[in-house]
Amino acid sequence: MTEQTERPVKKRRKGKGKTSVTLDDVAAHAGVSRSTASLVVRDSKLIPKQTHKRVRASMQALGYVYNQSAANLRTQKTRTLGMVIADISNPFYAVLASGIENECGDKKFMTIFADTAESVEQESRIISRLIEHNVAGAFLCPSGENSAKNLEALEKAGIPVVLIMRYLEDISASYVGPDNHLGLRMLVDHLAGKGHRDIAYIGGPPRKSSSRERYEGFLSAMKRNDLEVKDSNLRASAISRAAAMSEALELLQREDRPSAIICYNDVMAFGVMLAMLKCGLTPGKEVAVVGFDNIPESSLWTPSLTTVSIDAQNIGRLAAAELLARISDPDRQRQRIIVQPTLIARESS
Amino acid sequence: MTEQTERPVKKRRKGKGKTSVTLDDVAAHAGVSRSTASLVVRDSKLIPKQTHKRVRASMQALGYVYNQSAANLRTQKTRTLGMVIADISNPFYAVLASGIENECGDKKFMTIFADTAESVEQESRIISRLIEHNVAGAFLCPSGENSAKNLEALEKAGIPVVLIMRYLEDISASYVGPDNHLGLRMLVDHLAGKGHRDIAYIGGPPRKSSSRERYEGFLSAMKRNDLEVKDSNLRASAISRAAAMSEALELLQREDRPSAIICYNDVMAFGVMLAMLKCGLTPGKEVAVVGFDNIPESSLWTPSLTTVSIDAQNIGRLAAAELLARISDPDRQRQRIIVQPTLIARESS
DNA sequence: GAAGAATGTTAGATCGATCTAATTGAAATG
DNA sequence: CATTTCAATTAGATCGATCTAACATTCTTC
Repeated sequence: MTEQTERPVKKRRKGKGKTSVTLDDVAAHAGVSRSTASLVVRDSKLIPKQTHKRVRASMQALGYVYNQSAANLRTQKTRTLGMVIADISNPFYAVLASGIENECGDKKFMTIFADTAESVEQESRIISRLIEHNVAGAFLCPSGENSAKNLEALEKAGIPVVLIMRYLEDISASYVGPDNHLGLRMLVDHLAGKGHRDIAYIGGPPRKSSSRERYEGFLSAMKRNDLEVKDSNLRASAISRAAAMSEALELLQREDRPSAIICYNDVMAFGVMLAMLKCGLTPGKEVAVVGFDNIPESSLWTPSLTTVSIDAQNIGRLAAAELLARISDPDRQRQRIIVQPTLIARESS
Repeated sequence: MTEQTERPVKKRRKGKGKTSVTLDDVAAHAGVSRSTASLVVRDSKLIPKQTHKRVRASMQALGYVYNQSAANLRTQKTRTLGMVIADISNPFYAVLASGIENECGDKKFMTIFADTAESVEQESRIISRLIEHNVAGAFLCPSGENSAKNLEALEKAGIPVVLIMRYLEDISASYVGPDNHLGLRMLVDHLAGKGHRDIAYIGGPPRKSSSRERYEGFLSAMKRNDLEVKDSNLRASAISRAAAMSEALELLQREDRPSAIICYNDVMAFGVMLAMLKCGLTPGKEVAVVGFDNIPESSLWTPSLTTVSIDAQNIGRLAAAELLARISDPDRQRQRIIVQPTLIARESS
């Protein structure tokens, strides 16, 4: 049998000439094996810098582009994270995302954002897709209670998850969120310090963990300050200016109207302020109003709104750090990271 | 040589039992070939529904998870888009992103977001990474002039690009953005209609395409209305409240102060309003102020701000539609899609 | 009933990087 | 000098889906 020196001429694709340069091509050009070239792209210390330089030069010369897809298949890993958010258009999440980017960006991780539009089915569809994409980890801002199932799917697929802002009971994921309890204590203490004794609370929808925590925080802070909580001063409302406004109107039109109103968040506080204007009251004068979140508008209103600030950027950074840690050490204990809020005292109180 | 009936027993990985179920497993379970199973996952019409159902059942039974990475390698394609933004924390981009999600979400495309933090080097690093990831297409909100190079890299890699908001000359990418020219005409017409004759313009940084367009729009609209443009009434400023405020102070303290001021955008208009308050003037009374963008705050200020609204959500949707079209038809002509702004007349004018 | 079309299915090669285990040659050791 | 150790390199298998080209069957059609 004659050795036909059959060189398996690298098949150039199609007519287009649009072949991608592979590690094989680089290796041939540099006079090394593909294995060596592979070690070079990954900056392995097994390769002496002599060889390293030569191979890098070949890459440059040929216009080599690393093929992530191939690497992903082989290693059964990706350097991609998933971020599942209820509503991207909410500026809070935008800032959160920037915190995450900030922490992950340089670490060669890319982030896939997906919007569930507050729907659990949508969320589950997105999560299956993230699993198919084999993301290295995921941030999750749960849509509702039953997203527990979705979360399980992720964990079962071996994908570490960090919950943000909304906590889910009985779930073994990490969590990063604000200390709602403390936030409310700050507000109550602040108002009590200003001499307010008759404080009302307009809370958010009770199904959310943050609603519950803030509500409980309010009650316990009132108790600490030896202040009475009248049942008539406790209200729940949807998270919208309009809803809060109608709640506030009822409170304000009473004979014994409260001297201060704490709201679940800033948006609702704006509703309350509008209600006051309607009643001919000046927020911060006859009745104090305070909110929660410190969204950008809160400094712009007249009067400006006293509120509690939770640093979304910071939460994003912490969540990212935690997720990256879990990724590099899968056996790492799940953390529950609580971020301290800060009181921003302004004119409305 | 005895045939050892060596069945290459499917290698179950590691001790963990954490093997992934592959199409081979599904095929074996359903009693078909891998090829058939593959056609089934992709809902090919070549497969009769009888077989389809059986294979699907096997997938269900085995807990099969589609491996995107493998498909990506084989097909040399991904169903991933890249979105490169200068600053995610800007709420405008958040809304834009939600528009994009809205349009792409159901089409099985996922979007990778990346923040360039307004840096061109960062941008170029991100773009190489997107190319390595082999994204099917990309949205790009250019950081500056020299991002032209980055854009070329994408186009050279055969990745269709849609520019958003900021246009780059001499570049063959699609573009979606507002009609800045028309927007300014609307503002000028509006003010002229109210009887203003002495109108000042505080523009943005001249390097940006939108700055130039709005500036030119202003000039041409003034001409159309037969209004004189005083040089002293033309100013440029950085995009910040403070910068615009100091520009406005100079304008307002003049003997012949203008009766109306048009600002490059809303943020700067707020600065101008603050300057007026400082001078003891009421915006909308002695002097009118108008902005551009219609950011959420503009309805909240007192007085509320007259402005021109560009629908970010809509721009996102259009950009996504255009990108998807380019992806499915690479030879499609590049579009330049200009979105009509709308005038929002409020109290400040 | 033979030729052709249509339908359903499949074997085997393939995408491009990574990993394992092995090989080489040189240096170090006894 | 024989043996071990080490650094540098590499051949070949592998990840899991997709694609090409073919193979069986069954169904038409004249």
